[in-house]
Amino acid sequence: MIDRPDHWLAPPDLKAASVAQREIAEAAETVDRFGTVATIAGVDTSMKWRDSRGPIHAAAAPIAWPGMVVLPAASISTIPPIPYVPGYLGFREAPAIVAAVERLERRPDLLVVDGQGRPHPRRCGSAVHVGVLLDIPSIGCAKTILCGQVEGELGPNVGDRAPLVDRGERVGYALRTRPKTAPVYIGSGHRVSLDSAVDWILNLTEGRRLPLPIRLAHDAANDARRDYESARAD
DNA sequence: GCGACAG
DNA sequence: ATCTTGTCGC
Repeated sequence: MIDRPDHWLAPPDLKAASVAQREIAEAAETVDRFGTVATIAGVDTSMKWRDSRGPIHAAAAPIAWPGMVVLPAASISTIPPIPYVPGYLGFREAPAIVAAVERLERRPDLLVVDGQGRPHPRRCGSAVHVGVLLDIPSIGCAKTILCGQVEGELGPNVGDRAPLVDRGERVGYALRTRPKTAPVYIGSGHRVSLDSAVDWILNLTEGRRLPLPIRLAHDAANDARRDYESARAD
């Protein structure tokens, strides 16, 4: 596997985290670079209400490609290194997500992350962070914006898109994946170009707002939380 | 200083 | 992210 410097996983403070994020962003590639895609995994986390210091439950939910046959998911429950801080989500959830992905029977060829990719203040959204740590191609698919603004008007039809621009740079797209529904925000994570990231998401959506792998990962993460909370009669 | 702020 | 029920629309 690749080098995973300690400060990429658990930096001592937010200042150091910012420096680490610039390193990670620099290590990320924004061109397509993958061979045969046999499995695609969605990743997501779940946690208890208002318990930012409690355990987080991460899940990786793979599907076969092509065909989108659902494969067995993997999950893990751990205490995150830091609480949630806007702009630093990767440090909070990436370690758990990495562990969940490594529990899969097969190493995925593509990851779909519930969160931002390049549309991040330091171009290091959770999708970039996870993709670089695992050195697996990744795409960020977020439900709301962290930074930047949508340029122009977003059309009403599935597949319509409008650039997401931050400080003069096109970092992603607002993408309509379902009619009369709020768009999702797509960004490159690692080793996937922005245009193909959008294509992948549209091919994984099936008339729903979110791509199938993310829906499966969301469910699997919630299952892990339910199991964790019931397996202890506190 | 003020407002904004993925999951 | 999280708590929570019904209700409206395709």
